[in-house]
Amino acid sequence: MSAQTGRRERLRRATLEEIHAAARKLLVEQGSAAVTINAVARQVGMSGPALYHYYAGHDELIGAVTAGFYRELAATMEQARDARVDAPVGERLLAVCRAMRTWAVAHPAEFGWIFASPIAPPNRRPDSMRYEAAVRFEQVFLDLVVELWETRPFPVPDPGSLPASLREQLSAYSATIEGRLPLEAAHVFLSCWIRLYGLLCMEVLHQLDFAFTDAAPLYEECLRDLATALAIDYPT
Amino acid sequence: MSAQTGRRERLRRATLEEIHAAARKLLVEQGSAAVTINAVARQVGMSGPALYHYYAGHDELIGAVTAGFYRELAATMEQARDARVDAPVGERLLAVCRAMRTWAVAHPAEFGWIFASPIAPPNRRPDSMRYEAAVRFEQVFLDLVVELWETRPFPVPDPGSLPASLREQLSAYSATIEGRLPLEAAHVFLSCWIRLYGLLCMEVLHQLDFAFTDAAPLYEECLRDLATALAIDYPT
DNA sequence: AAGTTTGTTTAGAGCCATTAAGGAAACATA
DNA sequence: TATGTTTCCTTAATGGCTCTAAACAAACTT
Repeated sequence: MSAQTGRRERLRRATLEEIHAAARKLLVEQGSAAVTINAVARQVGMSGPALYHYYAGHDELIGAVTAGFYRELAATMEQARDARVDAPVGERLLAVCRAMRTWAVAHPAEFGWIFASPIAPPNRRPDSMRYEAAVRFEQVFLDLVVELWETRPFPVPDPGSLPASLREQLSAYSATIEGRLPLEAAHVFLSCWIRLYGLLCMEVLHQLDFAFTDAAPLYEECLRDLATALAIDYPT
Repeated sequence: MSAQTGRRERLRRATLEEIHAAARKLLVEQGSAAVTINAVARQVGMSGPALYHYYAGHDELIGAVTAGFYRELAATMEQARDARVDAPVGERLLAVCRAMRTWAVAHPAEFGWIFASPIAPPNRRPDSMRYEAAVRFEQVFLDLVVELWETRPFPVPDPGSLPASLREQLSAYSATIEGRLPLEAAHVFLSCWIRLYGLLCMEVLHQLDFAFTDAAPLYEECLRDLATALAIDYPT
């Protein structure tokens, strides 16, 4: 447990980082399919099966790397938020949204894995590192919207006007976030999130190429709508 | 060229259909990764390399199958449209939107390939069958919106209020659809399309699972917004 | 000093994609 | 009808991939 174990630990960590870096390099330079256990091992200077001492298999490796991307994105967003600790919530929220797109556009391959991992659906188990990382990522947004809700509540629909099925789901979600937002506010939050994140995914996954070469103004427009929905200032 | 060649042609077509069916079966039952040339060939009763007489390689096979999915989806939507030839445009438009979701939800694996093919980005070449099929798919929407625009124009933003970059892109798009929609109308059309299609993609690709178990009410709500934006009746 | 854990290697089974070489049937034509 | 061509298919073979097994050495523990 002392210096000696610490050394091993340190070495292991270093190797893990090397592995992640190699996998990322392969992903960025040669695409998803190039990220094979063998290729990564070769890149690191190990021979094939050695990698199984770090990850149980191909899927786990990819899951871990993807989780790393999530963490990097979340960190970038947190940084954008913390760079303006004293600014009004609305301003921080917009900064975080912009930081998200900036990262995604700068790292399309990585963002592609975040949105649609090349591995099978059983990947969605709520126990995986990946799931955890995704939660942290969404958390950044949620926290800001909660803060906004508590300090400067935004307009919400009458819960009675929502279909029963939607109300039930929102109520369940409100519970999973420990009631930090009541269901009406959760609805507004989720609607905004879906529009923004959905737009970004479409852009990065080339679903807008048929009409747009640069989706930046679309994103800004979406942010303006979001600002309106959340009753925050959108500097003109 | 007569009956004899016709026979060969017929056989070839039948084999192609068998191949597509086998690939689809593998996709649906065992996921993307199970759709390999060998597995498909085995399923059809041929041995491996025989398939190269039908497709130049794995990518081309997957591209062709994906194009088939696009065609099926487009046909479903066209059918929904034509089932109500005499109904007002708005009603037909809503029917088409609902038919799109119904198909996507019933065939999530297939829709997954439509949105994010498991093959490399060079897949996006505008010459591929896939691209062509995608165009036809979007066309169904576009046609209806054009009809709506010509018979009962919806409100549009002042072009002067749009950022220059956006205006240029919209103008280019307006040109690619042969000016059937002026750029302001194209903007409204594309915004609606992005919201609706984006929401559907997020649902089918499990990006909403963290909060929703059934996205149907969200979709309906989106349709209501869309109806508002396009100034069509949304039956209450 | 002996035993255990950890990191690694090679060997190998069983997939997969793809190419090459060859055979047999269907078709076209002389 | 006989001959040549096209089409469809097979087997063989190469090389890559995942993953398991067996073996070995170094590092750590006691």
